[in-house]
Amino acid sequence: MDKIDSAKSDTEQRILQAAEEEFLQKGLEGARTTTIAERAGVTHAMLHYYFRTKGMLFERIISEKMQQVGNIMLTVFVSDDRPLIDRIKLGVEQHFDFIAAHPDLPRFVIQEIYTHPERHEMMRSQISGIVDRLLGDLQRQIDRSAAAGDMAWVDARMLFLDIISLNIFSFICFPIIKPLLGELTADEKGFLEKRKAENVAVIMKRLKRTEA
Amino acid sequence: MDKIDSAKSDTEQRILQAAEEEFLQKGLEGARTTTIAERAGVTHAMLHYYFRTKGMLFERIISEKMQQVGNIMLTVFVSDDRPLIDRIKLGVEQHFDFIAAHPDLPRFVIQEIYTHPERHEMMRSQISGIVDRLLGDLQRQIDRSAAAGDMAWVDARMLFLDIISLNIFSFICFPIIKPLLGELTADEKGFLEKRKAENVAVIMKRLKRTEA
DNA sequence: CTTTGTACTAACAAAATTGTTTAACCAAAT
DNA sequence: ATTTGGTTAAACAATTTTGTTAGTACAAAG
Repeated sequence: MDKIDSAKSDTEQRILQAAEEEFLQKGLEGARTTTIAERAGVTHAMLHYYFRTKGMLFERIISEKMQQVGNIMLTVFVSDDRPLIDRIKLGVEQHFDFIAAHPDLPRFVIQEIYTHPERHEMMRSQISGIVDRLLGDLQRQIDRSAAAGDMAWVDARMLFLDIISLNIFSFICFPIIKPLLGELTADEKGFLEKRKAENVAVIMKRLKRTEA
Repeated sequence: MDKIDSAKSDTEQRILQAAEEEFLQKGLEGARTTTIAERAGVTHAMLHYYFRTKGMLFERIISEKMQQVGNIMLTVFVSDDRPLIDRIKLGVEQHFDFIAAHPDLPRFVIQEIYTHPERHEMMRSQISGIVDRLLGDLQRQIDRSAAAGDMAWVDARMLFLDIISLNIFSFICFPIIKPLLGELTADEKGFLEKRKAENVAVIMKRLKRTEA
């Protein structure tokens, strides 16, 4: 009653913000609580006061991010009444935009799951069900469209992998390719537009039925 | 003259081996020198005796791995006298196989470059030249083949990104997708074969010229 | 047989990092 | 005014992790 939830004690918010940046950049063990505190402009005792331990602070961040990634993966699918091909195209574009808005989320989550596999079982079982259902639906729709001769048949799971690979990987390896493709990547905004178009083109061609 | 290079003092080798595993798994800051020593079956003083500091040991590993990744990226290109399309297809397959043989190399290098961008300038300038030349060659060949009506025109750099995205990302996110696609990924060997075929199919369709 | 240098161990020291405590401050409620 | 409780700073303590040192063993060279 007496707690002002809307402000959430500024300090707490600033620590969370700084922690997010620091953890995304350097990972759990690379991040330093003192650095997070500095970045937030508070003493590092404050960090422990609010979040007890580094580990607990990390939990706060990672679980939020995990959910975001769950959402990102599912953005591939849109439910709508347009033709399947159009919906897939839209899904690819939306998925790309979503990731462009959170460019280093995938790397962070991948790294975390790789280094601490044991944690995150619950997460997996949660999204596992959703993904199962969505992939099942998609496959049935593909089967129908392919049978009607509107597109080539494809394993929905492979298509799913194609899409997330194309959309995510450019961002993951951007620090590496940027200097290699200087000219192309110099105008970052322009590059992203071109890249999105290329990904859509690749997927659309993948779904084109082969002429007899 | 008096040093037996062939054996390289077993201990030293074992430390290097253990360090590679530990660093690949946990990254520079996640790895513990004591753990590396244990894993190698030596006292941890030995680690410092041979490699002075954790940082120097890490250098040894990372620079070796960076070169490997340079090679991996270049495997896309084969120089040969067959038609361009065939060469690209072969390149995709070889690239896939190369990565399948070093499945967690890309993630490691990407993470390292992301968290410590300042180091590795020299690396970049080195491979930058090679990539430039190869992409230039490839583009000219594509221009020719496309003009001759043998394939669709495509920006060589985008094609390059398509290929490495498809080939690498499956491995990077394997820990995540494995439980999601249980049935498909259960037989790991079979999955890899299917995935390679899918990647080749995607790229081949990408290069197919669109009917008028 | 002594010297010399490398490989090695165990204990120790130093540094870095996380976590705690004490006490002060301030606003609101009693 | 006084108490109460959340917030803060500064100093300190504990732990973890890295790095060093002093000394032993042993093999090869002189």
